Amino acid sequence: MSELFVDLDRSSPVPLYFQVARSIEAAIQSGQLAPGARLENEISLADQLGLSRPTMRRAIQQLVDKGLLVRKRGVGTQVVHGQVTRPVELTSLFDDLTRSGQAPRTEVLLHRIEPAPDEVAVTLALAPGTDVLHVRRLRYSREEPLAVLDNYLPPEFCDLSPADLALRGLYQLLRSRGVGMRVAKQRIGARRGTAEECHLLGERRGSPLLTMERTTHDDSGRAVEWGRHVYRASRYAFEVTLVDR
Amino acid sequence: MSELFVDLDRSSPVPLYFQVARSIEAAIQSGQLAPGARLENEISLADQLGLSRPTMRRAIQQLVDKGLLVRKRGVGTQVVHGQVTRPVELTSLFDDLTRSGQAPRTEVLLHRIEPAPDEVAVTLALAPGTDVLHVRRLRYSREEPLAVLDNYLPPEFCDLSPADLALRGLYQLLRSRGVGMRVAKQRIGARRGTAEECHLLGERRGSPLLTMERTTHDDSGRAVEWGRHVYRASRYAFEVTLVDR
DNA sequence: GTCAAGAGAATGTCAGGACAAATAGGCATG
DNA sequence: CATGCCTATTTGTCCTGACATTCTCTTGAC
Repeated sequence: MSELFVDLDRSSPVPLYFQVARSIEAAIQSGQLAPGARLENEISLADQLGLSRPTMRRAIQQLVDKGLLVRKRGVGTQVVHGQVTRPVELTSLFDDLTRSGQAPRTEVLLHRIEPAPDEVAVTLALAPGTDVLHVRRLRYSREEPLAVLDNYLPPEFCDLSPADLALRGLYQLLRSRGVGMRVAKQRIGARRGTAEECHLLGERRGSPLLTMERTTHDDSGRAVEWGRHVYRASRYAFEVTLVDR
Repeated sequence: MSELFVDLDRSSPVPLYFQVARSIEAAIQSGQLAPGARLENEISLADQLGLSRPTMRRAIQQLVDKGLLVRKRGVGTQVVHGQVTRPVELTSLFDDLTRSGQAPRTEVLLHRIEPAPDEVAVTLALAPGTDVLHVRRLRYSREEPLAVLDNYLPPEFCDLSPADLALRGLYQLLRSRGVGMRVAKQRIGARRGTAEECHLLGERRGSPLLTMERTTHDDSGRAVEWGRHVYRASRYAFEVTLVDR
């Protein structure tokens, strides 16, 4: 059981529990805390770092939620066995690709303001027929086509330009306009690609594709985006970590 | 903003924050708290229920994590717009089908104790060549084939009988043996089914299938199960709710 | 009439303490 | 030697209190 090196900066705007969680996570990723290793108990850890127990608990809880640690009453806290998997957070494909250094490229196939189809109007909670922005993009990674992204956005985002969408990810653009995205509900399935989809993605006709429908809500609970995406099954998969509490 | 009817039972072993969360969730599901409705502030809610603010916060946090509520600093807490979606928890296909009243049936195709293949030995953290239980099941829903489930279990579960596996879900069996499952890491993809898979599932040859690989860890961080499943894409999809914090 | 400063309100963070419940390991007893 | 009890350890729950940060709305100045 090794000592944890945690540099706490109490003047930083970054919350203490977050600083601690980040440090522990780094120790796990670096192998300093091996899979299966037991952490010291919460109270002595809190003492060592000069924190209260609730703050220490919160730091640990964050990593439990991410699937990196497990706790057992009466026993202690341990590092989960198994490979390092980067858990899926509320990010977009663009973010994921950028972070893994794959230099995504985006081609805007369609950029049109149109009356919302019924299904879209319902999920975005708009009056039927309200004008929405419909964009269709082809996303490349390493200069290979990866996905066709169909998205509908409520009226206030109708001024997003094709140039914006070609350069930055949709989530990035929304964030830069002050949208605080909090919840996304996804439905992941599969089907045979249409002739057009397969052509765009460079797959043989009738190839299996991974599909994803998503509704994203902001911090006031409003739906800010609805999308229907198809991915090349040969080059993409979703990773999900589920935690029971 | 309606009053919340919450029956608190302080003598119950069910934690107070959980009782409160359950009540609020019921109010949302029943429509008593409509989408977009604002909750009263944490302090007055806590006062009304005779609870401390941390306990009240924890109840709300649980629903925020489930994607039912959103909070915004300086503003308040609101119910998320949009349809009621049952968020995915750490459950098995069997649990899901049972809960939605679809009477799953299971056919055990294979039940064999064999040396662990390298990949399995690694993910289950066993010595190479250790004997593991390999089961292959065909899962029906409404008397239609739905999925082919391949699973590997560590040595201590080798005594699970085919009869057990035909009658109950794998997660149920593990739970009844005192295994506390906490974390599952899934990878969801798609591919064309093999001739055998399509035949078993009653699909045309080369149909697209949804694939899922999963490693489940218990509360001491040990891997207790590894599975590779294929689902009929025409009849199944995964629903996932992501929350940013 | 417009814009900026300020007050109020709500959630976010952090501390310190107390007791409950579950686990594991040692110890005594059969 | 085996079994059951007891105790120490550790996490789980709950409380009270305080201050910080962010957003909204009102008020006031220009």
